[in-house]
Amino acid sequence: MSEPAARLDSEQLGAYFALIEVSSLLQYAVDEHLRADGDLSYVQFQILARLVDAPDGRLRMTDLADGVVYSRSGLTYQAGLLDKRGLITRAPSPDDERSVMVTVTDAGRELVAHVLPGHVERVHELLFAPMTGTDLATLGAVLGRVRDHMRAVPPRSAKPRASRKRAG
Amino acid sequence: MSEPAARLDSEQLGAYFALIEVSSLLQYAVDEHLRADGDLSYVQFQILARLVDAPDGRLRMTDLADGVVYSRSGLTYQAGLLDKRGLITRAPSPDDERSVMVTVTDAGRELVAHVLPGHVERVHELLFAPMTGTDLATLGAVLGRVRDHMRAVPPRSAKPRASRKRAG
DNA sequence: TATTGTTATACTCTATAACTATA
DNA sequence: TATAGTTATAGAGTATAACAATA
Repeated sequence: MSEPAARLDSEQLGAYFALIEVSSLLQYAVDEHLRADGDLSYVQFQILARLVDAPDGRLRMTDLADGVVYSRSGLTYQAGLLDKRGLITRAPSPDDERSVMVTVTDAGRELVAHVLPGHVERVHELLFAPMTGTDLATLGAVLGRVRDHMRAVPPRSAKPRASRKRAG
Repeated sequence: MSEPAARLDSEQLGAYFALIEVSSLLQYAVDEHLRADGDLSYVQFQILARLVDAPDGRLRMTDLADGVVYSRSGLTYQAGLLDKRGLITRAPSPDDERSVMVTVTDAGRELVAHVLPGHVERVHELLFAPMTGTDLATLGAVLGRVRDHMRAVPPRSAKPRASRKRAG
C-alpha cells in the first residue's frame, strides 16, 4: 500500500510506448489477414487455436474463458458464431452436467490449417525479421517473466469472482 | 514475393504469445484504471496525452489520427466525446481552412494530471517491477527497432490511401 | 449456496460511404 | 482532383443483470 509514488523514466516510457505500439500494429496486421483469409476475428482464431492445441480438441467453456475472452457472455457469443459456422460443437460435459464441452470440428481444424501459414508469415515478417537470435532469446525470457508476474499479481480492485478480467 | 514458407520455432512462438498476452493484460489493467479514475477509454487518454505533449497543446485532426485511431470517422467520434466534456476544443486552422486544430483545455490537462500517477503506477507495477535494468534496456532497444521496422514495411495489401491503418 | 452457462438488453466503438468544403 | 473532416448508418463486440440448471 501507498508506495512512494511510482515514476517512469524516459527509458521506461520509451519501452512502454514501444510495447503498446508494436503489439497494436502486430494485432491489426494479423487481424486483417485472419479476416481476409478466413473470415475470423482474432478472438475467434484464438479460440480455435486453443482448441486445436488441446487434447482431443476439447475444452470446457470456462477453460476457454480463462485466457481468451473477458466475460462469459462474450465467450458464449463468440462460440455461438463459431458453432453456427460448423467450426466447433458444444455438448454438456459427462463429468459435470453444468459444464459445456467445446470441440473443434474437422472444418475448424481445416480452417486453422488454412489460415496458419499466412498468420505465421506475417508475425515473422513484422515481429521477428528485425531481430537477432540474442534479441529473441532476451525478449522471450523477459516477456515470459513479466507475464508470469502479471498473472500472479492480484488485480488492484480484487474481485472475489473467478475467471474475471474486465469486470467493471 | 513467395518466400520459402515462414516458420516459427517454439522459441518464437513463446515470445509471440508472451508479447500478445503481456500487452493485453497491461492494456486491460490500464484501461480499467483510466475508466474508474477518469472515465476515459484508453484511446481517449492517448488523444489527450498526445495533445498535452504537443507544442501549445495543439494538433491537427490528421496528426492525431496518425498514430492513435484507425479511421478518420472514429477520431471524429472520440473527439466529439472529448469536446462535449470540455476536455478539448476544435477550431478551423488558420493556415489551412480544411484542417481542424484540436487543443487541450485546462480541464483536459487537469484530468490527465489527475489520472497520470495511477496510470504510471500500474505500468510500473505490472510491466517494470519484474525487470532488471538490463532487461529494460534490451527490451526498449529491440521493441524500438521492431516498431521502426513495422512502420517502414509497406502494408501487405498496399493501399494508396494515406493515414490508413485498418481500412477493410 | 456456489458454479456453469445462456439470454436479453443496452451501449461503446469502429468502419463504410456519401457528403461538404477548401487547396 | 486531392485532401480534411463530418455525418449517417450499420454492424461487431462487450458487459451487466437476470435467469435456469447442476453441484
